[in-house]
Amino acid sequence: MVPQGDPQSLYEQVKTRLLTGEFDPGQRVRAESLRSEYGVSASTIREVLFRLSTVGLADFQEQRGFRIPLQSLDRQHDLAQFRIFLEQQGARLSIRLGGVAWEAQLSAAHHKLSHIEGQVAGQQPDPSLLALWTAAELDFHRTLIGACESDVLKATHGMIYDQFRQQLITVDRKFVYLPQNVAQHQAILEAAPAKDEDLTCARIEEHLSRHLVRPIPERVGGVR
Amino acid sequence: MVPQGDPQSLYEQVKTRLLTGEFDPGQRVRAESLRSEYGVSASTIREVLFRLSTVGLADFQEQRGFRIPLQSLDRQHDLAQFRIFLEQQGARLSIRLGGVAWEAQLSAAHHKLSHIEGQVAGQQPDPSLLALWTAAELDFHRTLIGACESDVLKATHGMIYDQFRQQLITVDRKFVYLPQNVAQHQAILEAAPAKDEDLTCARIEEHLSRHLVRPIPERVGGVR
DNA sequence: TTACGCTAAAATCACGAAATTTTACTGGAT
DNA sequence: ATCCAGTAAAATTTCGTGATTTTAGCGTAA
Repeated sequence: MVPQGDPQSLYEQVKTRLLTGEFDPGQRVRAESLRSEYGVSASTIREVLFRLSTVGLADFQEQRGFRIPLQSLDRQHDLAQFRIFLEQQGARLSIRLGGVAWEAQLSAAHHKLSHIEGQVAGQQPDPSLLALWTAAELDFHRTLIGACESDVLKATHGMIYDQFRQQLITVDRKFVYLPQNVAQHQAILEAAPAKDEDLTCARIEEHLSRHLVRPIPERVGGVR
Repeated sequence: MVPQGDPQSLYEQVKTRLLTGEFDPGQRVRAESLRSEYGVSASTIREVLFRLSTVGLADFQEQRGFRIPLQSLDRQHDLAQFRIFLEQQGARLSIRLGGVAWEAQLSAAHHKLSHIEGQVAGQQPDPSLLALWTAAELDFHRTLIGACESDVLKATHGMIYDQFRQQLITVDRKFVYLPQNVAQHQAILEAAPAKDEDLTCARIEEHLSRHLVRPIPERVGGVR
């Protein structure tokens, strides 16, 4: 069925399906179904699911197959908080290390994003347009930390971002688009090239904090 | 040969070998060799190596198998810097959230560690003692971030710690023990329960900064 | 009606082997 | 002596199958 010449593609295809909310949280992802659907062997599909489970997009249990990770507020909170940390640190380093080229890239990424956000504006999201928006949003956040010169940080951010997205999708069936995002992205775009680290970090937290269940704990004994 | 009832064990066994410096950096890890050595099938060993590659302990290339990640100062620097960031953030949160129980655990972990460090002291490290020290050191650093209440942060730290360790081992054939570590661990133990976040973070950076190739970039425009 | 146990269907898991690709080796030519 | 091509060996990757385990369905008894 699917040309087997590109196993990377099979991985990406299944990954996309796990991220699209096709399966409910906790629901079994049957290797056998996918196997016959894609016309590949058991080993192949099993391998793909295994790889996806090690990056946190599927849960694996011995002899009981694969499942979509359970939806939980704790996990959503945890992922959101960690993503805030990563993007704040990545943005700080990018501000320190990034030059004009980075500022230009960020501006360009935001331009594309805001263009799409303009189209999405009022109406209920057309699925293909929503996919475009999703990609543009990811690109903007990736560019934000893009000049940090840490491959490890970027790779970790990629993993967390995917898990975070999966959590949200399983919660409300689609990667939520909210109008206030427009202003928040704009605010970040203004703070970063101005090289105001603290303001940028504050706006990153502001942008993502609606996914937090409780506020991030304050310093003990107040700010000194 | 190996009882197949425990694939987790096979994973751990291979992982240990990748972390022990048995293979040189960049060297191929032949699935076929391991397959015949452990007497398991190709799929099984392939699965294990895939899992190890997604946690960064092996590199995978299509049709070209698995290799030990290349040793490079850039990668070492990157891992060290990210590990500093993770432990600082984890320690900050632990200081804010941890109670007496956490302080007691940290004290206990340090006690065990310093006991072993006392034995290692002068002599060239006996391999089994070095293994004990390695485990105790990991336990201390894990406890340091143990009260942060973020499973994601802890899991990420575990991954980075392993990759970091692998980098060091492949450099000089063993996980280096240095006498100055004793004083640095002591210093961290004193700062953390005193709930001095900044001092704790400074001492974490001090402890790990010898693995940095260059200093972590300062804020642009100086501290405000 | 509900709960329990038995049976049948289905799925997972590991193996062995075929097919494809890469790697190593040898021989010859410049 | 070096470089290149052609061939042989080895390793990777996929597939199909059988054994084991889980899951679902059904009938019976309380």
